[in-house]
Amino acid sequence: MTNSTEHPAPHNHSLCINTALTLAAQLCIERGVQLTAIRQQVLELIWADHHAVKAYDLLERIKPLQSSAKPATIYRALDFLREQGFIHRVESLNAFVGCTDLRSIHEQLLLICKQCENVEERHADSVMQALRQEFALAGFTAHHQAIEIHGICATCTQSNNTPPLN
Amino acid sequence: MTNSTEHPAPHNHSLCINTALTLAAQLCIERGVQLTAIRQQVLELIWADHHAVKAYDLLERIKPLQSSAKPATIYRALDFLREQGFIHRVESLNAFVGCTDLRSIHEQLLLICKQCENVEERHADSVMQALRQEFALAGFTAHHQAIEIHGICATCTQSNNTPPLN
DNA sequence: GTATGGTTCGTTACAATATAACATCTCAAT
DNA sequence: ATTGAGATGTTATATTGTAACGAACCATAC
Repeated sequence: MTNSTEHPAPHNHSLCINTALTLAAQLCIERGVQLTAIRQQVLELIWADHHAVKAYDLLERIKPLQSSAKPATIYRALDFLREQGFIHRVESLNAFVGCTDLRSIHEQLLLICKQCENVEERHADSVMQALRQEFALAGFTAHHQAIEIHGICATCTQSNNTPPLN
Repeated sequence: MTNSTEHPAPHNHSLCINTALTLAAQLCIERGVQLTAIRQQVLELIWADHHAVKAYDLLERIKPLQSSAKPATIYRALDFLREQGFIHRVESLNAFVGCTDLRSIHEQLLLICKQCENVEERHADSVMQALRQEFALAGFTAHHQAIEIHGICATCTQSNNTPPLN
C-alpha cells in the first residue's frame, strides 16, 4: 500500500520499503548477526514512511505485536539497527529514520521538511568534499557527522504555490 | 583566570569571555531587550569554557546565585539567549555552547572534540556554499541548520602524539 | 547428554531532559 | 493609581533514555 494520502514526492513506497527490508535481511546474514522478530518489526515500523519516528511512538506501535515491549525493547532494537547502518538517528528531533543507502557507508545529510515531515537523505559529495577540506584546515579528525537541515521540501513548495482547483 | 589545566588551544579566555559578555550586553541595549541577572549569569556559566554545557548542570551551578532556580528558569534563559543568537544548542549532545561570532548571523558548523570536549565554531564558507548548491538541486528551502562533527581536535591530536617528557 | 558461554529478551526501576500552566512580581507608560 | 507587558516563581508532569539483573535461547565443546 503506497502512501497516497501524503503529498511528498510520489514513489512506489511498498517497493521502497520491501527493497530496504530485503537488503537488511541479506546484510544480517552476510554479517552473521540476527535480524530477530523485534528488530525486524521495529525496522518495518520505521520504514512505514519517510518520516522520522520517535522511540516512544515505536513503542506504542509495536505493542500490539509484542505485548511485553518496554522502552528498553525499543532502544535495544534501535541500537542494533543503527550499528548495522539500517537507520539514522535524527539528533535535532530525537527521532529515527530509515537509511536509504544500506550498501555504501556514506556520510549523508538530512533534509527535513517542516511541513510534510519527510526526511530526505542526500550524499552531497561536494558538501562532503568541502567538509573534508575544512577538517584538514582545522586539524580535526572527524569520526561522526550529524548534518541536519530543517526547511521546506520541493514537493511542499510546489503544492503551496499551486492552490487546489476547486 | 585562564583555563590553564585544560589543554585545548591556549588563548586568553578571560578576554574571550569578557568580549562575548560585553558585546552581548551592547546588543541587548541596541535591540531593546533585557539582559537580566539570570540571563547574564547563565550566559557567563556557558562561557566559563568552550565546552557544551547541559541545562541541568547550569541549574546546579546557578543555584548558589539564584536559590529559587528551577528547570524552567534555565530553559527560559536558554531560549532567550538562543533567540538573541548568543548561544547555540548542540543537538547531538542536548547541550549549549557560547556563540563566538555574535555580530554576524552566519550559519556555522561545530567541531566537537570527544577527548577534551571543546566545541569549535567554524563558518566554513566553502561548505556553506556547497550546501546552498545542494539545496538548489533538491529544491529545498533551508530555514535552520545543525552541522555537528564529532572527532578529535588538533590540540588533542598533537598532545596525543607528544608524550610527556618525564 | 549436559555443561558452558554468548546473545537476546523480560522486567523493574530510575535518570535525564524538557514543557505546561498558572500565579506573582516589576516597572515603565499612561 | 492603573494598567499592561515582560520576567520570574512554582508546581506538576511529559518526554526521552539507561542501568541492572535475571531468565530464556541456542550453538558448541566436553
